[in-house]
Amino acid sequence: MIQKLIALPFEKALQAIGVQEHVQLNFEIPKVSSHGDLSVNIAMVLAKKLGKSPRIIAQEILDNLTFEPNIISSVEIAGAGFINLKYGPGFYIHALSKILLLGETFGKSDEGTGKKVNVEYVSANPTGLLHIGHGRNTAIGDTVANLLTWTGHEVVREYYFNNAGNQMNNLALSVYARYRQAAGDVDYAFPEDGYHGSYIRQIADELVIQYGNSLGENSKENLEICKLAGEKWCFAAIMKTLQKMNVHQDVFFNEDSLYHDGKVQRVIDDLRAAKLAYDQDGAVWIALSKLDEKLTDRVIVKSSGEPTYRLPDIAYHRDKLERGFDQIVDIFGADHIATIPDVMAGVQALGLDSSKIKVLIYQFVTLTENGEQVKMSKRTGNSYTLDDLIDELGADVVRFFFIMRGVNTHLEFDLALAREQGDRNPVFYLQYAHARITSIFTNAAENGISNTGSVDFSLLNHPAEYNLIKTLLRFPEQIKKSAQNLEPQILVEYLREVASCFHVFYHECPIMKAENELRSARLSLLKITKITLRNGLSILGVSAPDKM
RNA sequence: GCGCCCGUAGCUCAGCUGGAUAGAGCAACAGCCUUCUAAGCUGUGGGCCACAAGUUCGAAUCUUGUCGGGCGUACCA
Repeated sequence: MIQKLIALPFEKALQAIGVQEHVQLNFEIPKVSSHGDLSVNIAMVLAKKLGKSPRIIAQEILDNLTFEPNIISSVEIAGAGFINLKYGPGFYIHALSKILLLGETFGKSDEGTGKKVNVEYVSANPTGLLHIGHGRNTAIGDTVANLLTWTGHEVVREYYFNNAGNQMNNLALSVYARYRQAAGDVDYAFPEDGYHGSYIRQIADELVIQYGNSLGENSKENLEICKLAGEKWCFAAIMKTLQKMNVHQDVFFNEDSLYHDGKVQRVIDDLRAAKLAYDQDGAVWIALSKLDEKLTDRVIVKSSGEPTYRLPDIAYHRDKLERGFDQIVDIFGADHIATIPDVMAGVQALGLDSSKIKVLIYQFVTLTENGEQVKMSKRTGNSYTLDDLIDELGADVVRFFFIMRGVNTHLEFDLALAREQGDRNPVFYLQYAHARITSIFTNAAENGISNTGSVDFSLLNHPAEYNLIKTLLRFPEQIKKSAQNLEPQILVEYLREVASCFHVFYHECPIMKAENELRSARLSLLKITKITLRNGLSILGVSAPDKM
């Protein structure tokens, strides 16, 4: 809209003053409303190129700039050479009418139409329950997937299921030890770095019920039984937690399939063929230093014959790329930072375009309560699980808290604050706005008032109304920004602003008591606000309650 | 040692693809319900944007260095 109505006249004016090449027009919304509704810094950008002062250039542009007065009511030069515009009533009428037509689709864009994107998140090993860190991963991943969907991408939500490798053996040994103990061998030694959580005992108890004492030896077969039982139990528990969090993924990709399908072997073969893998000390190495001098060679198959994590990771990313995605997004915790360049280089070495892979790193979560840190020890098994958190706080609060800070900053999750059902809790601020609006519509319906007829938006000229309208108009652009930066928090901050503008409007402008025409216009504005909040909250995966 | 992230109000954090007077929530204090949900609104106080140089018309934002905190740095994942 800005494009059609405002950018075009600018481009014409630039041509008129002899600027031939294309220059990027940056429209921004000034922080201070006295600087207008829209500000352009083009004169400053051109100052050096044209060898004139910004204010003179601005004046020249202005002399060649014509707008329909109904759309732009005033144009001014200010400060060092900013060109400030003010919207006219026609602009608002045009924009608001359009949003009403869009309704449930307001905010959607076609940026990503035709692009297939894979978003991989959660991807917790099936060796235990989801903890707080997984919670942040999950909330970020699901919201990013929603954002990409809203910007037109075709999104596949994927869970990489690490059911191979060392940690699974560890799980098997842990379950087996608890099984022996439960089956009567009370002093059976528990592996030193085994999984200490109480859930392991549950799995073992179920094995006792099923097999009695018959799993005697820690033979390969018996450990396999323990492993499968553990995997199955953990997967079921994880799925239950994800459901509670309203997360539903499309693809569960099993790591072990990479071995069964020969995809891991194919990576080794291809790397060898390209002279990028070699044998040394009984292990197979990948020659990363040949790909990038900043990297060092790494082992991909240990001398024991077991692959290291890098190898299946490379095979997995190759598989994703070969499935034809235009973009691949991985959501990883900060502890994975070091491995990313290796995997990227490996993918590149296989002749694939690793720039399609975007890795979103989130920093760690600290759980606090009244300023004191709550310990989350995995070893002792006394960790605060994600499940506990959802049961205590509800999915809305949990999801919101995990995305309300920038992905790249350490997140302090304040349990005491999250527990509050009152005005200190930031989730309710947004939801309350939605509930208040619904309540007004209920009230209107009870009084037989509907606003189905034609609406005269030009009646809305209270400052609180202007602020709300201007904020609402930014919704699609904010979703795009949030999606492009893979940063849910941008949308969170924006919605908070919408809610804030609404609450002020609600306070300043009576709706039901206004005269018919004005009431009708205000009800329509409320409708748009409600649509925006509801659409925005749905992207965050947070409910928009009608009553609170 | 090396790599990545962070350092902004008392606390938790926005702003960081350079722009005009650095913002919000909470906490503190003072107001607003005979009126559509007070889970709301209004006002006050609170800052060497960690520190130091550099880049330019202009720096919280970009570059370099220093200090402080976090996470990594395996034939663990």
